[in-house]
Amino acid sequence: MNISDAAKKSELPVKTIRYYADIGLVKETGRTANGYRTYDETAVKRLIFVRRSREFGFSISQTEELLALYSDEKRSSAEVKAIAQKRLLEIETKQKELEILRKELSNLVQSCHGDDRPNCPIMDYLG
Amino acid sequence: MNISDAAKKSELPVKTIRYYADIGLVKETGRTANGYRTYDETAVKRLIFVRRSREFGFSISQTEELLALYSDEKRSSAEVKAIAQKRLLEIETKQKELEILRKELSNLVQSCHGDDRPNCPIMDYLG
DNA sequence: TATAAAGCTTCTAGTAACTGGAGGGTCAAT
DNA sequence: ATTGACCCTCCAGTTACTAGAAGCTTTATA
Repeated sequence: MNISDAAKKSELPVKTIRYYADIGLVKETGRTANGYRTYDETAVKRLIFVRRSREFGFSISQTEELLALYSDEKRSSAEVKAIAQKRLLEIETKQKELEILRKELSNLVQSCHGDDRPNCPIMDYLG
Repeated sequence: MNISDAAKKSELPVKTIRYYADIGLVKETGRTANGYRTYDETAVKRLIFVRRSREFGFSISQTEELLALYSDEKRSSAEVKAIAQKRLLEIETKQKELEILRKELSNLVQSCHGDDRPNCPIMDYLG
């Protein structure tokens, strides 16, 4: 199938699929005589895998590792788990950061009158 | 004072201060005869303001707006509050996204044995 | 006074992961 | 024959810096 069919099946933009081919993440299966990329079902599966991995926020580099394990029959689930745990930690770290910010900003927003006068605790805090 | 003194006082890297000058966010107060940037206390205050704003995750563009209001005596606190509320919403939206991801990934990680065998629910989910 | 270290300048390029657009070839249908 | 929908490559832009090169000036030391 050509790239737009692969795009439909994988639910990825054509541009993104070309980009993944460029960086070597998921290469096209082949090319037609006129230079059009072709993809088979296996390649589409890899594209779907990449989309899901990216949706979880795994970086391209992490996705590359996962993809390698995906097609490695001799993989250990421990390797997969380690990568996932790393990502989980990233998420939790980010959540903590955001929660600190949210609390502080929420307090400031609540204490700001939000009227026509210039006086404002948000500005006091920043300045 | 020169740029490295401004950097110390504002707790920003020299490179970042130059960058802010380049994009017109916080311009240097002047230049010495040999072309060195100079900063006065007012400029340093603006740099500190920018640092705090960025620490809250306000974008450069939002920071620009806040900075304009900072030196606007006729500002209304409503304008400031609106920008802060927008940022607060961004934070909350991100938090919700992360929480969904965290739950899902956490479940997968917990259900993965993490041993020498290849079988792995994380891979099952992605593939 | 010579010199070396530190500090300043500008300019370019790289980071992450795409996305948009230009310019141009190809293919299917009317 | 032509229109519209594909496909291709290459370049630039996005965010907010950061690193490094090449080359001044200033300051401190021997």
